[in-house]
Amino acid sequence: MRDDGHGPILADRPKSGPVRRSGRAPEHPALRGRMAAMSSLPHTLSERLQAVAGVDPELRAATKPQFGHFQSNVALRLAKAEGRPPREVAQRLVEQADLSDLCETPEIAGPGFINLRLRTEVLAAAASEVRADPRHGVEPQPTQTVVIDYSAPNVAKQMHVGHLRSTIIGDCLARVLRALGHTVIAQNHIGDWGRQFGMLVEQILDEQLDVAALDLAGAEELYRRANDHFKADETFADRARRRVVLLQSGDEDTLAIWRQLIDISLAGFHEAYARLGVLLTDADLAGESTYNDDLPRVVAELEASGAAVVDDGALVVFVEGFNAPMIVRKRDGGFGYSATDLAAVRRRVGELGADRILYVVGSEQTFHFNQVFAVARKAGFLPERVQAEHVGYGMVLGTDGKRLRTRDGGTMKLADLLDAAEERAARPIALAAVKYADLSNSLVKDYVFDLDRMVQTVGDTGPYLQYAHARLCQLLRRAEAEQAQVGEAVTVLDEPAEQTLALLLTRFGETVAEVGQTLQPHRLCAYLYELAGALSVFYEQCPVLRSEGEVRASRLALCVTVRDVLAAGLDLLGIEAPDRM
RNA sequence: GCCCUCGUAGCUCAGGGGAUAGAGCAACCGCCUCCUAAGCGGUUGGUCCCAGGUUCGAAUCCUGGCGAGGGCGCCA
Repeated sequence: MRDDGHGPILADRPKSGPVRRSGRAPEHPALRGRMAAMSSLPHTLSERLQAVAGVDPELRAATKPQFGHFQSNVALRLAKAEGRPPREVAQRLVEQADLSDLCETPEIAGPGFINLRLRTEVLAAAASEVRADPRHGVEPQPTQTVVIDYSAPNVAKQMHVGHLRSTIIGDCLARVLRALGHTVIAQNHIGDWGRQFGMLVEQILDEQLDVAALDLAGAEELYRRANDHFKADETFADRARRRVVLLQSGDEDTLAIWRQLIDISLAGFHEAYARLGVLLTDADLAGESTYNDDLPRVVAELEASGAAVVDDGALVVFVEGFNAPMIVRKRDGGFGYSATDLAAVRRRVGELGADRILYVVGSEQTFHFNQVFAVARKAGFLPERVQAEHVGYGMVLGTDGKRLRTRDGGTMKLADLLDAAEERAARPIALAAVKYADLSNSLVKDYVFDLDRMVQTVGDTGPYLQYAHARLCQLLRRAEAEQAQVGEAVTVLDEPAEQTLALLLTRFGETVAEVGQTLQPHRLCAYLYELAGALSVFYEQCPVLRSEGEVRASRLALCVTVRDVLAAGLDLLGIEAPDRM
C-alpha cells in the first residue's frame, strides 16, 4: 500500500524526505529544445545572439526591470577564451548581432552583461498573441500517455492532512500534463488489501458489528480497536493472521465483510475528493487488491527470467546498487508490497500503454521506488522507452518541527482542516488557501504544518490570486456596462507596469511546460503570484476605465488577457477562480 | 555502520553558477470623495550552517565537517 497501515496515521504513508536525484526530471536535450521553441521570442533572441557568440548565450529573464527584459552573461564567459575584457566582447556581440527589429539598442552593464529591452511594439504583439490564443501560449507537446499514481489512501481510515499532498500534487500534475496535450491516466492505488483486513474482520466478528451501519469515521475507530486488540491479545492476533489467509484464498464470508469495508471507505473518499474538487473518480481506482491475480504471473516471469532467486526462504531480487534485495515473496508465501508495485508497473506499461509513469508518494519511499524501477527494468516490465519517476515530496511536520503523528495528537483530519479554513472564508476561497499553501512549497522539502498559516487569505496565498482575478472580472463587467471598447490587441505599453504585465503574460506557456517537465507545481504558483502582483501594481498605477481611447482599449485587452491567464493557471493548480469575492 | 535529503531574515518559504540575496507573515509608518484595501507603498530585519576547493564570478557546483530528518530482507 502506498499508505502504511501501521504507522502513525498522519505521517504514515509517505513519510518523506526529499528526493533530489530521483524526483528531478531528467534533462532531455530534446525536451529542452522543444521548450525553447515554444517561447518563440526568447528563442529567436537567443538564436540571434548565438549566431555571433558561437555558444548558447543562456538568455535569462532580467532580474530587475532596470536591466531590461532579458539578459545574457555570455560575454563574461567568452572573455577569457578570447583574452579580451568582457565589456569589449559584449560590445562586439552587440554590434554584430542582428537584433534591431526586436530590441532597443542593447545595453552593456556592470562587468559585461548584455541587457536586452524589447521594442514596445514587439512586446505588445507578443502579449496580443497570448490574448488571441485560446491556450494562452501553452503549446501541446508530442503526446505521451502518462500514468500518475497518486492519493492512495488506506481503506478504513479517514484521509488526513498528510494525504493532502499526494492528492493535490497529483491532481495538479494531471491537469498540467493534460493541458500540455498528454493523455493522463490517474491511478488511485488505494490500500485495500493486506494484513490489516485480518484483524478488521476478526474484530467485526467479535463485536458482531453491523458493518453496513458504519461510516468511515466509525471504520477508523474500529481499526484502532482492532489494532489495540491485535497487540494485546496473542490469540486474537493468531485468528487475524488466519483470517488473512482466508481472505487471500477467496473465502466468501470474509470477502463479503471486506467488500463492505471497501464500500464504506470509497464513500468516504468520494466525499473527500468532491470537497477538494479533485478529478479522481471511480474509474481511476486501481487498489492493491486489483493486482492480486497478477502476482503469481509476475513471480513466474521473474523466476523465468532468472531475476528472482530464493534466499533465506524468500523469493528476492538482487539489484546492483541496492544494499538490500527486493523481497517479492516472503518466507511464509505471502507477497510483499514490492510484488504489487511490480504488477502495477507491468500493467501500466502493458495494458495502459504508459510512456511515462509518475508516482506521487512521499520521499521516504525513494529507496523502494528506485528499487522497483530497477527490478522492473531488469525483469523486462519496464522498457527503456518508458520513463518512471518517483515524484517524492517531503513529509508534513508539526510546528515543533517533528513529524506529525496521530498518537501525539498532532494530526488533523482532512475534513477538520477544511472546516477550519471555511470558518475564515467561503468554500472556494478556503480551498484555494489550503491547496496553494501546499502546492507553493517545493516538493523536496518537508514542510511545517501550521493551521493558521494554511487557512490565511492574505499575502502570498491562493486567495490573493483569486482576488486579482475577481477584481479584473469586476472591472470588465463595468467595462461591458459602459460599452467600453475592449481592444483585440495590446497596442500601448507606455507605463512600466503595463510592460511588466505584458512580459509576464508571454511567460505563461513556458512556465506550464516547465512544470510538465520538472514536475514542480510551486513554479506555477510562483509565476501566478508574480503575475497577480504585477496586476495589483498595474491596477494602482494605471487607470483603465478612467483612461481614454486607444490606451483604454489596450489596457482592457491587457486586463482580459491577465484574467484569462490567471483563470487558466488557477485551473491548472486545481483552484477555482470566482468572478467576484 | 551504509545510503538519501534538507540547513537562506524572528517565523514560513522562494532563488540552486552571475549585477546591491527575494517574497509572505510578524513589527512599525503611510494610502480608500478615486476601476473590489483579501490591495498598494515604505521602514526595520540576513556570518545564505562551518571550512576548504573549482571558477573571471559560488547562497548555488565539488570535498570534508556540524546540525536536523528519512531509509536500509520478509510492515506497507
